Amino acid sequence: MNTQFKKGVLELIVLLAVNKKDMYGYELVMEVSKVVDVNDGTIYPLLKRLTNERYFETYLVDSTEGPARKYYKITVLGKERVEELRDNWKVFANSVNKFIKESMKNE
Amino acid sequence: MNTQFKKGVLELIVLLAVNKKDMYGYELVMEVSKVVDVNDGTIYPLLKRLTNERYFETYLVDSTEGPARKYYKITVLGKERVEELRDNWKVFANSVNKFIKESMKNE
DNA sequence: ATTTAGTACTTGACAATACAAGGTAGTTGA
DNA sequence: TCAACTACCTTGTATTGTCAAGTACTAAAT
Repeated sequence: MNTQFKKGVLELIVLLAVNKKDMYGYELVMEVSKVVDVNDGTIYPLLKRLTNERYFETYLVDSTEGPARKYYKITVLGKERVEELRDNWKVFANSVNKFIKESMKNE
Repeated sequence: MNTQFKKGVLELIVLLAVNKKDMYGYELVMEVSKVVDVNDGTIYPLLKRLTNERYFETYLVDSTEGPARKYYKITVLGKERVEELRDNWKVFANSVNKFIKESMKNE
């Protein structure tokens, strides 16, 4: 899988997932992996950054299957960010697709 | 415009443009700018890399409007790379779009 | 003749993101 | 008790793109 395409999109995917429901880190790694190949060492720093930027709040919940789970909950600011990024993505993906179509006309 | 989305896609766009017809650097900057905001200092190093990787060959043509133009021409290897990247992009964009749709179901 | 505008390209310092590899620590079941 | 799984986190590195600055060439305006 192309590493470079992922840049920036991971943030959107993580925001979308947490926007839907509160999730803990490990769970997110599993969820996001369904969409794009991703390393857990990529997700955790990203979660930290998004929390620092006030898009997420966190709380701990004890688990019977290992260490306590740190849950991430989206904030109002986070919801705004989701909207923004989602719109950006749509515009971006559309213009790339358009360019691909154009470039295939005389092929 | 989101900087990060660009990563990796710029390569595809440049390859697509040159695949369609031979182009010189400055011309490419103008062409690519139609799709994504991009600095000329981003394009030239990219062209150099793609040439080093044997996706492009170059030749010079005198110009009446300034210094000689360095034209980029796609190679067989480059054509393969276009196909590959284009397919990768489609798969990637589709799975992201799918995830966006899924995540909006219960919103 | 000199300046200005536009074309064409290069270089180097910098920022952001992702990966690989490693570490810590709790719980369960053989 | 110890392997396997869950859960979390950090560090070093590579890649890619950004930005600022600079070089250099030509044509047209002054």
